[in-house]
Amino acid sequence: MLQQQPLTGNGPSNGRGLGMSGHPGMHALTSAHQPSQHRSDGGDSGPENGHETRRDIGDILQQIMTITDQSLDEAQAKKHALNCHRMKPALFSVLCEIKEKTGLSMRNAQEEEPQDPQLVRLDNMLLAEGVAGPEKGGGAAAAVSAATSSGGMSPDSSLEHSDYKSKLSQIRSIYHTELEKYEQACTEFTTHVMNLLREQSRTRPVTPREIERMVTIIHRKFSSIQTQLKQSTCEAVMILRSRFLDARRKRRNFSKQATEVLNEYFYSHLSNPYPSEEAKEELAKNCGITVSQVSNWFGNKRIRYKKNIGKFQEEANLYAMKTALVPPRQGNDSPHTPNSTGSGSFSLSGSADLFLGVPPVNGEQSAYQMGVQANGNWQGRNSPPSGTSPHSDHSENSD
DNA sequence: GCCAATGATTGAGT
DNA sequence: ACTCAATCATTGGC
Repeated sequence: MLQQQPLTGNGPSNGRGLGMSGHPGMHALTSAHQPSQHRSDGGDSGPENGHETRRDIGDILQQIMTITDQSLDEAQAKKHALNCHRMKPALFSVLCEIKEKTGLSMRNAQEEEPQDPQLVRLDNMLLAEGVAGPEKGGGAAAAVSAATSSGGMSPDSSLEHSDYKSKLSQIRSIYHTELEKYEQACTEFTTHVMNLLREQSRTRPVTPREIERMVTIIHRKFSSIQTQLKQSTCEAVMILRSRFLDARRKRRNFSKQATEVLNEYFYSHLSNPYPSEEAKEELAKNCGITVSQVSNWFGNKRIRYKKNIGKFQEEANLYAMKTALVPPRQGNDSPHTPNSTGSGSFSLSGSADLFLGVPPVNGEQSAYQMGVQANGNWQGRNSPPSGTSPHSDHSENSD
């Protein structure tokens, strides 16, 4: 017990440190040892035994309270002494008891909360975009394939692709650098807190489970920062994608072959150029474009044809000649008839819509024009596109 | 650089 | 949901 001497000498009577008497919780304990001098031998005999004990505990608490006021060396020495104090186990058990009574346990601590759905979404997106996960750049490839599918076949856009890829990898590297920083900081902080708690567990009851819980809390705090990082990364990727994939900016003309296929269909169904869903799909397949591109094309074509029939006369003739020379297609390789026949087949031969006569004279309404009525509607087109077809598919312009 | 052609988008109408 | 009509934005020929 000799080693206690320097410690007890620093008791409340030495005039420094926090005024323990000011501490409400400490008052009862500290008030027990008014005399500044106390016995250090820890004698536990006689009627003074109770007073002795209280004084010892009071000393320990006093030291704990004043430890922050001391220099590092001083504090270290004191800490060591505290740990060796004979009353420490008693104080420890008291603290355990108090803790038990005050319910400072983790009974009501909610554990295992489900993973944040937003974070899951962000993770999935980053993974899909190739920002998170393995390097290979699957996201870039996916974006590229999406770009090509929406804008038709554009094999010559490797320049833009590489540009996209480099920008994406830039985002990726920034993301990973920042993520690493956060993870490092998180690990450091967690280790620090765990060490502190382990150290403290020598003087106060700290269960491993509580340490674990503290780690969880720290991780949760850090993960909110991480979520922010992921969110802004996602935003950056979205902006990049939208710029890169903006089909309007990166329009590519369809291939000659595709245009030919579409024109063939258009002019061979001039009286009712509204391909059915099936026909659109087939055309899309044949042309290497999407169904909506087929719809766009037909929409544009109808409008532009109607607006300036004269201009398209030559083209119409050309395709009329062409299709007249080609034997009627049968079977699966030709798109189904639009909403016209309902039989599910159509012929590309001139028998259906095409007029194979002499190109009309200026100002005169030609057989080609017959498809378009004066009111601006396609002749016979009086029903919704996906419904049944007008019956007059081939009645008006063949003679 | 100009300009027509052309694919895509948008808003209204059905 | 589909089409029309107007418009935008880009392409490609000159």
